[in-house]
Amino acid sequence: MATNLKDTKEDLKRILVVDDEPNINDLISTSLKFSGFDVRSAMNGAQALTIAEEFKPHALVLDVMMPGMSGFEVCEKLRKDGLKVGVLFLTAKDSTDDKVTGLTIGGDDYMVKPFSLEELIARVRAILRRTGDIQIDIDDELIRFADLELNEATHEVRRGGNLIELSPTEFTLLRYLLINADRVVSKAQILDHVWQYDFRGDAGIVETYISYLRKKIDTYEPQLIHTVRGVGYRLRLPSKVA
Amino acid sequence: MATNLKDTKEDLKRILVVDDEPNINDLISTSLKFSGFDVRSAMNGAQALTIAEEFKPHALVLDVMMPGMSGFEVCEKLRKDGLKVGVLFLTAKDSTDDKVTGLTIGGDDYMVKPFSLEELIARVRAILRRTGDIQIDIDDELIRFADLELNEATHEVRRGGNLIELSPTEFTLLRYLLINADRVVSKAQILDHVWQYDFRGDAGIVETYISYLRKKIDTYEPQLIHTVRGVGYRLRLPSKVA
DNA sequence: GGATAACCTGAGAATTAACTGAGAATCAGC
DNA sequence: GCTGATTCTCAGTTAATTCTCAGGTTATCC
Repeated sequence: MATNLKDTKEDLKRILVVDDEPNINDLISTSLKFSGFDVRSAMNGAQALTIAEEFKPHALVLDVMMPGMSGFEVCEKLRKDGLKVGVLFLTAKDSTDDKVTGLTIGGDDYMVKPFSLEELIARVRAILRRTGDIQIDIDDELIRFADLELNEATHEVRRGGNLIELSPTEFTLLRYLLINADRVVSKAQILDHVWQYDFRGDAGIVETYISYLRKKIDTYEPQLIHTVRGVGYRLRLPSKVA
Repeated sequence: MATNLKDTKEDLKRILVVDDEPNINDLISTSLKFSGFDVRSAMNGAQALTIAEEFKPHALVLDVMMPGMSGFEVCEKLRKDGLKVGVLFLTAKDSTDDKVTGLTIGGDDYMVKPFSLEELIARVRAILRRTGDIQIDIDDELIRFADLELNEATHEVRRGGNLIELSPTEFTLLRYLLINADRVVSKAQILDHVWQYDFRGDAGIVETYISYLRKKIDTYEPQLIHTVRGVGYRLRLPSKVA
């Protein structure tokens, strides 16, 4: 995929991923690496503490439910050691009532498993924004392409100033296309990034959602969502000469 | 979250948090830091005295019930040393201690544990306003959005001039929405900030209170409280174009 | 130009999220 | 302690969203 390596500020951001499920850990780590972060991963709390000491991450992705040390304990210990770091907690949906309050205090956030990778990356970015020294304005959370803009803070999408209502999946899909603007993304890539990682359905659903999006954002001129037959989709402006 | 770091005047205000319960101390410190204060924390009275000497806080958040030196003693000693500082005392609910009276005499205030973080921050701000040199106008304690205004000093809420009666929880919820005006806040964020930190209930209660608020403030046009399905709620004016 | 594969889209079923009213439990003021 | 206000739970209802599928359309290759 090789996304926005252009954002050089983020190239330097270090993320520590802590999850005991190898598959999930891998999925997250790989995804974040590809989005331009410097990533290390740990399989348990003890390992996380060791790595954090020398790695000095800017943010943590932390599974709450782990054998041995829980995510909460890991977080607590690291902060006691003076590590100023934002945390994205991962919790299981069916969590047997292990109480999940207070997770959004102080720039932290949490997500319920299973999640979509785009959503994860977006939230990691949000945490880095919030815990950074820079002031955050609503306009700082804007992704733009041509006359199309998507705002993370307000969750608004506009085309030429006109507000467009999108469902959650439509929003995530459009964000993915925007982040990869001008680049072709395959249906498989879209499925892997936009849908929850445990989605076992057909890639045909991507076509349906592209159709939904077109009806909402490409009723305006010029058309932005283009099909690259046999390959995938691409957000682009019309080429000068036809 | 991602709150009002824009208020640069407050960035400089130093708060010393003194509480022997690590979790509570952490919660308070983190919350205040995130609201743009310069925070130090102490785990007991002796430590508080040492830190205060060089930190010179503008305000104290002080647990009354602590092993060793009580919050009262800490306060007394600091003031004897000439530290002119407003104090927010924290008292346990079951404290059959009637020493609690008279706490609010000199610009100080107190809260009963467990409290809501929004309430804590609001009270710290109020203390700073009162103890600061700046003249306080009633308008300084006004948060406005469209024709909706919430007054901290009078605890009044008006929409287009009409007085609206709100219960305490409704008031705190509305204040949280107002502070984050235009930004989407999730139900989890609302629960973490508006409800008492030990609330172990379902996020469904947020829906109920949003419903209450709507019946009181959104019976007027235009509608201000908007649902962002799958994400949360947002205070906004109608968009220019649909 | 016809065959084939890829893609588009509308319709409907299944699922999920949010809204709201009613009532129980709790709290605060008298 | 009594009373009314407030908080909280719950469940029925409504509405939006997700997903599947099938028939129609378009591009491409020979």
